[in-house]
Amino acid sequence: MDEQAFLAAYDPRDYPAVAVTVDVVALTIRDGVLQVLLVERGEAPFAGRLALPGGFVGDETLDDAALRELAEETGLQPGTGALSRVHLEQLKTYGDPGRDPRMRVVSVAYLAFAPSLPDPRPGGDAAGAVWTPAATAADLAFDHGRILAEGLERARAKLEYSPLATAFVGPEFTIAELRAVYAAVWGEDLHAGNFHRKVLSVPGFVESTGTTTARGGERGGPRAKLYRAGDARVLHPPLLRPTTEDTIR
Amino acid sequence: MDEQAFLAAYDPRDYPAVAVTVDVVALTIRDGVLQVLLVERGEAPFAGRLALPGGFVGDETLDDAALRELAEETGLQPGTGALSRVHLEQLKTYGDPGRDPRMRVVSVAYLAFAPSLPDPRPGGDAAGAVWTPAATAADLAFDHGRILAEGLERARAKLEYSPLATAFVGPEFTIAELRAVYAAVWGEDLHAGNFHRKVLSVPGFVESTGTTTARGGERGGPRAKLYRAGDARVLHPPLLRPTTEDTIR
DNA sequence: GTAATAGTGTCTCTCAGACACTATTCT
DNA sequence: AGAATAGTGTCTGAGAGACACTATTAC
Repeated sequence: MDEQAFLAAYDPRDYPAVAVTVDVVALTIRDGVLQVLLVERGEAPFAGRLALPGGFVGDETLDDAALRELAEETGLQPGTGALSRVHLEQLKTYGDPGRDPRMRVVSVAYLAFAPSLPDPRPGGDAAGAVWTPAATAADLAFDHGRILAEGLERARAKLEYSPLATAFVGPEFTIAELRAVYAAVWGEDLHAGNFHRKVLSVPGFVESTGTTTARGGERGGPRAKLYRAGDARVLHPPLLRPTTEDTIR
Repeated sequence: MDEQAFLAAYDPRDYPAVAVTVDVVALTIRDGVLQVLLVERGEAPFAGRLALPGGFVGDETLDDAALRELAEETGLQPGTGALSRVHLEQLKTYGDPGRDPRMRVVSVAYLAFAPSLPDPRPGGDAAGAVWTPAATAADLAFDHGRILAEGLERARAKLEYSPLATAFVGPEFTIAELRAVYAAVWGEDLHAGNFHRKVLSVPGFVESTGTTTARGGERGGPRAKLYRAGDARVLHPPLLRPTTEDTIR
């Protein structure tokens, strides 16, 4: 049987119905706090509960589907403006039978790192979407609580060996802003002086713009130099988290 | 509409047909070489070409489906004997439209680390399966070449910060055997003395059995002490690869 | 002036890597 | 005996973290 004959005889209906969705763990930092985008479900199941934004995959790549969902729920134009700087990567796929009571749903979860985005417009499609502090998000629909937890852990780990912290800030940023990203994601303050020296010592992490902020900090201090993201894809050597000895085993 | 009414009105047929499969990048070390399990496809599309073992997901978790496929293709009993020591983890999900010419297929790829397994029996179900050096595997069906490449890179990275090298060796092993794993996966020889000291200095990586091998090496040398895997889930500090400065950017 | 912050200097401790060396075992 | 390997000792350089210090700016 050649390939054409095979295709003609092939009936997709022979296979059990499975739905494929994408869910997005979209993270940003607002007011110095790590926040995640959640939507309030209007329909059963889990009507009224908070959930990760997501939906069915259409005739598109999985990456495109995730980006589309993110655009829909934030009410922003995909690929332009604030959304063009979003870092999007696949997290993990969740497909336990029974995770959705309606039918077998296999969900490809994505992790998104975004600079501070505007609040979803109350009037738009994204009416039900809200940014919520990640630490206090609880009682999510489906298995989204677990997905969020694994997304957060991935985010924390990624900051160590990748330059993705820059995805949380604007195109130009100060070292202090970058440090605030690490502090928010890791939930720990970092020593300002050592952090400063370390960031500048990693090749390709940041590059100087030659300019400084227009004014100093709100409560004093000199003007800070501005940097933009460098061309490194991995940090070498990495910025390791303060050791959490007990989480090793 | 409450949840029960919703379920009753719900028709899976309303959604476009998508098939979900698992594909497994099963790695082992045989004769000091990193090898991957491949199957020869008997049917179109890509008849006669080599592919990763895999198949449709049934009424089971994704992890169970991957383990089942691995068991089927190796001809071994799942969960017993050699297969019980296999490390299995999700790699990434591939779902580009057109990656399978028959229909939309979303494939959840898994990565498996196995100690040296017996050759698949020529007479069994796994007739078409062969262990092939990973470096020379080429011209795979579908997008399996890309999946294999990403699996290999994940495996190389995992050895740095996880104790999974022990999944490639037997329950008791010498430091030299462990070093051979690293050398095979990274494709680089490692300094015996430094490797030895480093492995023993990482808490929880290996623990001594108090015994030694029955005899020395094939070409001389003292008897080596035997170790088993420790209880660490991450290596801290990690065993870093010899720096590959050019792959950073 | 006072407080806060940006950025740099310095010291110590740890660890990776290079190299050397001894002890043990096989052929 | 000769060769190969297991395991340890030692030195050096790089880097992380603690601490101190200066310079600059807001209020």
